[in-house]
Amino acid sequence: MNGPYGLEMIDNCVSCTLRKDRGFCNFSPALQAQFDRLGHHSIFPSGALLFVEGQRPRGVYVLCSGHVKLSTTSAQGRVLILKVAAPGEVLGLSAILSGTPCELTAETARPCQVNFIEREVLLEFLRRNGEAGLHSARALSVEFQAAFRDVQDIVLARSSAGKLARLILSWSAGQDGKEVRVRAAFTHEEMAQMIGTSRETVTRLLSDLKKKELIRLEGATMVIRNRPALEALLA
Amino acid sequence: MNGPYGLEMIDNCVSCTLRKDRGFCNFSPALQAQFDRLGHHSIFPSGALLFVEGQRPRGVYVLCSGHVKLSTTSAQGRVLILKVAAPGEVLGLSAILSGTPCELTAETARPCQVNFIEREVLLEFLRRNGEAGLHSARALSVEFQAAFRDVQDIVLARSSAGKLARLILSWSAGQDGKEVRVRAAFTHEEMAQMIGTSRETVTRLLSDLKKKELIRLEGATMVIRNRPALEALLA
DNA sequence: TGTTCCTTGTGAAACTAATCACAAAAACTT
DNA sequence: AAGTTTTTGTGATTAGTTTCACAAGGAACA
Repeated sequence: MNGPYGLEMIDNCVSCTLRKDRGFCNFSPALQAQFDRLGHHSIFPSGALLFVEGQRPRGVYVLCSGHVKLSTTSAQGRVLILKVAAPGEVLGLSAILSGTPCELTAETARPCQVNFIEREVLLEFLRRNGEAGLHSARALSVEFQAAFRDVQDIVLARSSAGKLARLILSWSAGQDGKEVRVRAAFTHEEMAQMIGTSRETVTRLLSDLKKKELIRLEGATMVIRNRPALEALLA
Repeated sequence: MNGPYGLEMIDNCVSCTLRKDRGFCNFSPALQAQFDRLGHHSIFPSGALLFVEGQRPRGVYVLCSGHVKLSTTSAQGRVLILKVAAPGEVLGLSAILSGTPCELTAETARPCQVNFIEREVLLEFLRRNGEAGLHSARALSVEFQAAFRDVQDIVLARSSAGKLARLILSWSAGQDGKEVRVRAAFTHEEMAQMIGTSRETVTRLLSDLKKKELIRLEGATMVIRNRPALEALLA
């Protein structure tokens, strides 16, 4: 079954395959059926804003497919992309739980399918089902820890070269072959916003890496040709 | 009643005054009595390690009094102090909930009283009491959001001067008078680790601020003489 | 099939902050 | 009170980045 933007529609959480890992939307069978009825599935085009920094959140979005950029903007307009959420993650949960405004802006990086659950509906569900509260605390922990690791890496790397190397390596996590290929659908500007440097620096560093044959570009795909050398840059 | 290190002992969560705000250890009256029996109160001297990055956590520490530095160390030995926890905060909760190793190191920055709750005891309590699960999810959210704001500010500030200004201003949050005084019991080295620069840079920046009469030192107390000018540095 | 917009590449100048290397000052020890 | 250790202050040098400015390449659109 196909929806708009060529996206495969997932309209049933029970049969969804993303749930296998320890994500938010993976409840015990008893709860899963209930949870399934809470939200509304919908599709967003690329570039849609799910929520904006400072706004009171209307609910949470469970990302079923696609990727979402989570960013903050400083008073002076500098943007920091904290992470790119992948399918299976919940967006906006912490703001809903703590009752505070959204601390991040969520923008779809490509067409996405999401399951939107309204604030009150979710909170009622959590209040009713004790297990679910603990469950969401766990999901929050996992996601925050991952986010922290990323930020930490960024702050601790001494040079921009190190930060960029980290970023690229983080994309290839899991894969192991000699030549690893990652679909890096990010502009230099976006990478700069992920590691907190200027766009020009990213351009220069990347062409450096190409010159030294650590990476290669094949269209929109980045190929890591020399992983050990990249890892050596982390210092 | 006085314990070691001249600390006032708090040995009863029910009568504890820290609970008024929305912290972890502030449960509904019904649960509070139960919660009170879970942990063991104890006192640590300055410089004690409550837990260390990478270790499996044995339990959580509710900080009753004192301050605790939460830091990570990079592979190359650079230290980043992510936050300094204040009384009322839980330490180590996210690692316990997600079942992962501690992502941070917790070191007492001065004599502290803590309420230690063992891993299994806490998890059992949370499983038994649905309300408590949701409650801890909320506490986690609040604390993570605060931590995020801090880190975000640090990464987004373009210059070290801006980062230091932010740090100092964050200490004076809440107070408003013309001259605000903050007990800044941190060494330059520690401040450097909080904002991710070198110790020398902090020394130089601080003496700059003194020269320009934005701040003044009275022993270990820092007096903010010109808050608007400090805020102007954030750019 | 231009036209326009967005992205990438690159040079030069100005600036920031890191690093190394000591000296001075302060805080603890004994 | 003298000695030790930790913290702070400062100069000189150097590496790394930002910023501005502009050109060239690509993609999107009418």
